[in-house]
Amino acid sequence: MRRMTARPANTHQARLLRLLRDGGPNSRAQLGDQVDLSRSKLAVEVERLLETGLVVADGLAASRGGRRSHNIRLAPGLRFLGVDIGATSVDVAVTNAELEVLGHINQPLDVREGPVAVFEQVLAMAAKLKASGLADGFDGAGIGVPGPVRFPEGIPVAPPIMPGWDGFPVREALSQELGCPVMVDNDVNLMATGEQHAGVARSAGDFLCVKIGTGIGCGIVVGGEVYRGTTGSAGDIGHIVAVPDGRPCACGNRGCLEAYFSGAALARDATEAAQQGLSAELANRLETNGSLSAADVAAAAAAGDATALDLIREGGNRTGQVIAGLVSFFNPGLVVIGGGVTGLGHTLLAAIRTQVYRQSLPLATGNLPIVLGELGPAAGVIGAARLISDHLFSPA
Amino acid sequence: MRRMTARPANTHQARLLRLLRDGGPNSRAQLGDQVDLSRSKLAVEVERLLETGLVVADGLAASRGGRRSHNIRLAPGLRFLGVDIGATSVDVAVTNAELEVLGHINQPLDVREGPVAVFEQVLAMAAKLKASGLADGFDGAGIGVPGPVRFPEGIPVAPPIMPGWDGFPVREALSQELGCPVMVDNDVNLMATGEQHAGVARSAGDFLCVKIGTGIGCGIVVGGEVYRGTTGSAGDIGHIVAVPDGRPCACGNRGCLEAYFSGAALARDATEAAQQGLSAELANRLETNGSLSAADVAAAAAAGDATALDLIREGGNRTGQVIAGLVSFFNPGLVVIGGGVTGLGHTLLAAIRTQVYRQSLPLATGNLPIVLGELGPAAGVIGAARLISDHLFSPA
DNA sequence: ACTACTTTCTCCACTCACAGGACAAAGGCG
DNA sequence: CGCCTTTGTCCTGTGAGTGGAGAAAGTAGT
Repeated sequence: MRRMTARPANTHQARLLRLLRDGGPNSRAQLGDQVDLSRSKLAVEVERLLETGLVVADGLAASRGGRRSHNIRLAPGLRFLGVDIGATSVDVAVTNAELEVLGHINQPLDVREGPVAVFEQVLAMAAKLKASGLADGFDGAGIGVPGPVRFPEGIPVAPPIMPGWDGFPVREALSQELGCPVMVDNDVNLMATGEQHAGVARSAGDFLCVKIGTGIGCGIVVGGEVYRGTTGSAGDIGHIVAVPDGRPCACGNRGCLEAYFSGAALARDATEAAQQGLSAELANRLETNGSLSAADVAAAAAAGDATALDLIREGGNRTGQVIAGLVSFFNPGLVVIGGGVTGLGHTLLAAIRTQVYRQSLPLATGNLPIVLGELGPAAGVIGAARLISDHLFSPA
Repeated sequence: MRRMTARPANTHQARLLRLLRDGGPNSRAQLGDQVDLSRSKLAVEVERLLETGLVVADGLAASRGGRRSHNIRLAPGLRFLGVDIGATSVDVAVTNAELEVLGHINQPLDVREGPVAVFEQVLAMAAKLKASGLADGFDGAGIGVPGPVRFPEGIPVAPPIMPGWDGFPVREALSQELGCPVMVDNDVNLMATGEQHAGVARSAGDFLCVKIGTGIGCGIVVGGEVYRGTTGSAGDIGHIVAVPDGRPCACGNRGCLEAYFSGAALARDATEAAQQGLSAELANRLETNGSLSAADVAAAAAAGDATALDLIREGGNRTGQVIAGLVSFFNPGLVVIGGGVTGLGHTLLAAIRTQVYRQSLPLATGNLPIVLGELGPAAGVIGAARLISDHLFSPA
């Protein structure tokens, strides 16, 4: 199949492509209702899009009381690659032009092995998806990395948990390897983008998306656009001080949020509790697996283990305190909680909600939903596909 | 003089008006260099603006080696009213179309007396400025109030320190009284706008403006635009928890930043210290004035009083800790400190800087200036004038 | 004073985006 | 079978905008 070569020639075409992406197939008339263009102008732009091959007309829709309309849809062969690189695992997925996930692979990974090794693995996973017949090539790829990114160039800058990536030209290198356009962003921003596109944040303009995985980060969306900050490190809330002069943190300061709660901190605290004999449930699991993870704590909590529940509650309280501050500051319309620890579920959510509703201003919390993300591990890859499609569906 | 009646008919005209406002008189050729329009089109739009009376051509500029150019400038009779209502005082100023302050009055005031009493005073001050010959009427007015505002309607919502204002239609009422268009915003946002227009933040895209007066607030600017949040309460950082389970605060929670530092907290702590005999300097001033204010603490600190300096340092440390968190979260390109306590000067600034540079991530602080505002009490009124001029200089 | 060159501004013809109406195509319904 | 509705196409008029020619008004050199 021929790959996507053309780009929309103007903002009208870009607008139409995004409508077709987000709303699925549409007739010219339906498109006309959404774009404030005359039917004649619209027909011209659709015609040009048909000529480029970016969209196709396939078949007639059912009549709605008059002449049947032609279905216009994005080229069915378009394929986007979504890659979400985490600290300890990687997700790779293929989507169609409507950003529906056609195939999704997750594999363990150590991001510290550096970009070369990681990309080898990612390319192998992409090849596997291709081999399974889901795609015969990619029209674009979005990449999420667990650290700050200089966005326009797609280059990680001073990423704490992946020092070997500092300055590595991810965008350029992967574009070469894959032979298609590539965009790179922080993994937390992509999760926010994913939940905005297809998850709980669909109708939200200003919202926060807190991702609690190995570390803690926060995606910030202002007026529907991801806010990345001056140097690309916005949302890096893991090292906000939760307890002045509190526990020492790996970063050198004391009392950072991540020293109290994150996937890593939770595993550590659970191990400690198990070794001190505070929880038979956790001790059992430690014995069996050799180590504990956030998932073990979630399982123990589900089984009613008091220690596990306490750990989750305490972590949720700390996190909630920090989020409460952010809510006062940012006054979002929605807060989404996601990431690896979503498995901790409503115990965690309840603790966070309690703190936020108690500490933030009534005006800011009055109508503020605090909810779990609904896409799980798909959020990142959908966000990645959305990122590259936004890029490709804008005027060249 | 005839008041401004027309509004720009399109974005080009709006753009030209703003260029003339921010850059002063310009020739058609100079304007052409800035707007990416052909000279012919530009001449047409300028001609239309001349017809409306929004701009005038007055005289010829010196030759730069060729034909002398005609100076185009905003109508010299345009006058904006800037009003900055604080908790305990009010600033009213008149500006010309270039937002230069022509006259400025400050008077004490108790905002809790409610909108009717306050507006009576404000209107009297405006009349005084008119009587002094600086204006014979106003083409627009910007109003700053110390609380959250539903921005489009210009109505305060649930303002903690001015409960009598809740739901009062400030914009509509003042528009009636003044007979000109009015825009209303939070005082902190207007300070940020003022420093952005004519102060230290002139070239900043994303920045924070922390105003420490009777309370503490923070103006948030994203991409050159003030961010107000979902319900207009963004930047309300006074009740972020600085010390978990710390001092009780008037809001009912414990450990709020404002319980530790603000004009009011500083005055209270200084009074306490004076009564406990910790500082002869402060005790003296308490004796003389009957009460202490932030200005007294500033004076004592300037005189070398150790207790006063300690109070400032401790407050700066608390504030700095909170700002450090905001810097990690928001990753601004600049932090401006302003408000009534700017008189505490570099002792305060040094404490804040120390905390932020120590606690925030290197990537976020690496090139982050933290500076005092340079406009002082003029920031608010200039911001107010800028607010209404932005409104009037946009297509109707 | 005269010429050559520069800058500023105006005028005019041409292009292009776009709207809006007329009209054709294709269906449903009584 | 006529009438109405919906969809899509064609065509013409309008107004925005460009770009070039040239007029206006100056400086600098000879």
